[in-house]
Amino acid sequence: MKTRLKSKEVTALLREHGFKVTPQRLAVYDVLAHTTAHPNAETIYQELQPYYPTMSLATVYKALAILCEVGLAQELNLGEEAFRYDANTSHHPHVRCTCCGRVDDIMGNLSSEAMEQQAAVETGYAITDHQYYFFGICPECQKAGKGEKH
Amino acid sequence: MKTRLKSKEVTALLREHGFKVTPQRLAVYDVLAHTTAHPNAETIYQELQPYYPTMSLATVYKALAILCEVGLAQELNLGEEAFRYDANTSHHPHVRCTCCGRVDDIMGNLSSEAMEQQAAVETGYAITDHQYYFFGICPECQKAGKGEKH
DNA sequence: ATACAAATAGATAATCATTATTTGTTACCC
DNA sequence: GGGTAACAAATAATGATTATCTATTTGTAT
Repeated sequence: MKTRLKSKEVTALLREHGFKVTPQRLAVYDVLAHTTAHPNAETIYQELQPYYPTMSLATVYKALAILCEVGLAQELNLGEEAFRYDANTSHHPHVRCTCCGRVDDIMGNLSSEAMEQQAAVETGYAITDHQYYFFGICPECQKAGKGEKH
Repeated sequence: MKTRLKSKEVTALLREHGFKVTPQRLAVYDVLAHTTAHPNAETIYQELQPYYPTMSLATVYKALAILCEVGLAQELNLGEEAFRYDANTSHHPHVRCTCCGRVDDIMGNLSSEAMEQQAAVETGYAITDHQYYFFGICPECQKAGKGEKH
């Protein structure tokens, strides 16, 4: 797992890539590193508002872009209106509840290497990356007997 | 394969779902059914311009939404700025060339049932759907020795 | 064939996530 | 500590998609 790096390590990584270290960037990373809720930019912005009331949404976006560039975060696209972000940069699948919209990780091994290999053989592509997304009803929504919403 | 239904079958499906059959909707389906390029709304619009010069982009969007609703097309989200559409409504993975941006199908069996099952066990979700996307360099771009672009 | 009611197409404006721009401020190498 | 390049904040711009509004077209019953 690559989550929750110490501030020192984050600082070092940013400097390595020629970016300056700012409180805003550390704060955005901190939010990401302490949640598994895969928030989007707006949510991160809301969460930081009480502590950084002058920070603008654009700054959150720029911080996220930089965190992704230096390998401290990844951008998730689950077919929603907005991107989500994840401080766990390993290539794991995600599950999205079609009822409440929450997104969870799948950290177990789904033999993705074999799938990449088969995809390569079938298409002739040199596969460099993949995204596997699952959709379904989360345990809480099943318990609540709720139907499909999102 | 569910591609290239005859116009009669498309007509029937639309009526079954309470939609009226219009030349515009048939034309949009026709474009989708005769390509494997997974075009987006704008591309479909451009393609139809010569034949339907008065059709607006909004009409293309509405036609695509209806085609998806009646099961004649599916919406693809490959992390690009716009959605792509596919008249092959089976749940197959796609490969996107990170060099030229083209998107191809993977129709072979990647044992997705097993993966869905494992995801269900690990997360407790009732899995209802999934999207697997691969990214890589397509054969043509490999041949051309082109680097990563998109 | 004709007419009528409901749905649609086209034109255009609105929306909303994200990105660019501008300008004053801050981090950090010296 | 000072100078400079990078930055944050505010704001405008962008671009895909959706909503609105009205004239037209479709499906159907005469």
